[in-house]
Amino acid sequence: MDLEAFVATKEVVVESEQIASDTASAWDNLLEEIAHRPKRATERKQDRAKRTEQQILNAALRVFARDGISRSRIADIAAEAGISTSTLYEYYKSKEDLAYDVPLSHLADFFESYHANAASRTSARERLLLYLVMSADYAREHAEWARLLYLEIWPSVFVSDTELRHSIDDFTRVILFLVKEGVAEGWVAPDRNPYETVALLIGGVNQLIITWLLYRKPKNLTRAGTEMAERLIAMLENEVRR
Amino acid sequence: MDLEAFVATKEVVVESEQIASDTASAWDNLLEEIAHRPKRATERKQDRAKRTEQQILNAALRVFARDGISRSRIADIAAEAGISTSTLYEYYKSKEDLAYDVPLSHLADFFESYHANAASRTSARERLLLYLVMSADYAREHAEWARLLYLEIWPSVFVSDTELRHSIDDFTRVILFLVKEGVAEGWVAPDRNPYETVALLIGGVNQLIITWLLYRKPKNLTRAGTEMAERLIAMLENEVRR
DNA sequence: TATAAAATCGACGTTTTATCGGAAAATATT
DNA sequence: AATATTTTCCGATAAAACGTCGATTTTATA
Repeated sequence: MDLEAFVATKEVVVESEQIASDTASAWDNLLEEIAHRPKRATERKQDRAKRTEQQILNAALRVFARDGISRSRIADIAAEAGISTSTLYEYYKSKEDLAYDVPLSHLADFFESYHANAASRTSARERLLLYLVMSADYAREHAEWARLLYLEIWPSVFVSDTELRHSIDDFTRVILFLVKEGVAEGWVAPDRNPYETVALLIGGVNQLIITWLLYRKPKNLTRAGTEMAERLIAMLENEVRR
Repeated sequence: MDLEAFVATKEVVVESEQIASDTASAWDNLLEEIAHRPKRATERKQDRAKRTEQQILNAALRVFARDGISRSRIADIAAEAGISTSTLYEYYKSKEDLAYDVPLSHLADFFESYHANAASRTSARERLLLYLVMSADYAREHAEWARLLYLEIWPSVFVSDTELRHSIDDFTRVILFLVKEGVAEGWVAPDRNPYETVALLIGGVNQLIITWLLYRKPKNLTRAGTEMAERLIAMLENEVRR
């Protein structure tokens, strides 16, 4: 091997390391950004008020999950939170406003939890698998929240430009990112529209979660989520090898 | 070939014809039942009243699609229909009641239209493909209706036991039926949970429709729906050949 | 502990939902 | 055709839920 060839080889290696590093940092940046997004604009000054805010959110989650958003009354939520109706209005200007804020903290919690667990996974394939599995499992663990998000808010939230909408957009962006990396890694067909692939993945898992929320079937959502996630990814891999 | 063998062969043939015929009639029965399900319990006696009912439904569809169900007011719908608020209550006992009735007629129309188109398809594979493609295409053709159904009602309707819920259950049952037939036909993996397969199919297509309703992307929903449906079925077929 | 800011609440006005009794229109009966 | 009966429609109004405001209490801070 002459010098020129050696240098060229070395350059290629360096370049590929550079790319890998870029990708890695892009991934970290994405998760960083997403985990930090959900933050209420108005910060309460007193401890008491912070407690009140939390009580409102907890109460709202319970009442919304029990009665459904449209049937829930502000007065009930306030009573459940142990405050007066007018105090609640000090925190949220309408029921809609409140409904859009309730799922946020759990969503942030999910992202954080995923971020921690994903650290040990290096390939996009592993990361995507974990993401889908954790989505289902998180819904099982927080059924009230999931009921609210998946059955009442998810599709319709997009109509208006809320903080929650951005968070759900983030949820999609993560998958899109991993699908594109999957193409780079060679296990996702490059000639498929990545948005279509994302729709397929999210749709499949969400439909599974929705079915569970409604009928508590399949009995074991964690197992079913894993099965579905593995199946979806295997299907994508099958598309490549031909 | 001796007589006994001949008889045996003949019996087998007869038996298999019998099965095929049973399956065919099961399919027809299913579609028949489904197409005829959506019917209001209370039938109006006067023509004028039937017109009024139609005007209410049309007005409700427009207003709901424009403002969203929760923001829509009964008074607006009544005005749009050219009747008084109290007359509207003569027809529907609440806004919720109305919201659940609005999508029904289109859904029945879809089933009917599918029934007509599916007649020429003999295999479950072709029938399923048509079903998924037509779902997407029907949403494109009736965007207001689709917006109401997919973004506002579909997930949450299951909470209560309504006529609409049964219709949406029917929508699922058709797919489940075809998936099971697909196993019999040999192009769907028999070791997969058919409910999981159904979730995957519905989820993928619905997610595509939802994305289109929200962002009008992909631009051409008919084409994207066809692509998605073909891809999903190809994926199922890929699972078998290994 | 005095003070200003923040948070809470009860009273009350507004909007939306829902009911009711009778008028008007359509249909049935003679 | 005239009248009785049923069906449909609507104005008035009650009931319920939403949302506001000023007075009062609590908290943070100096």
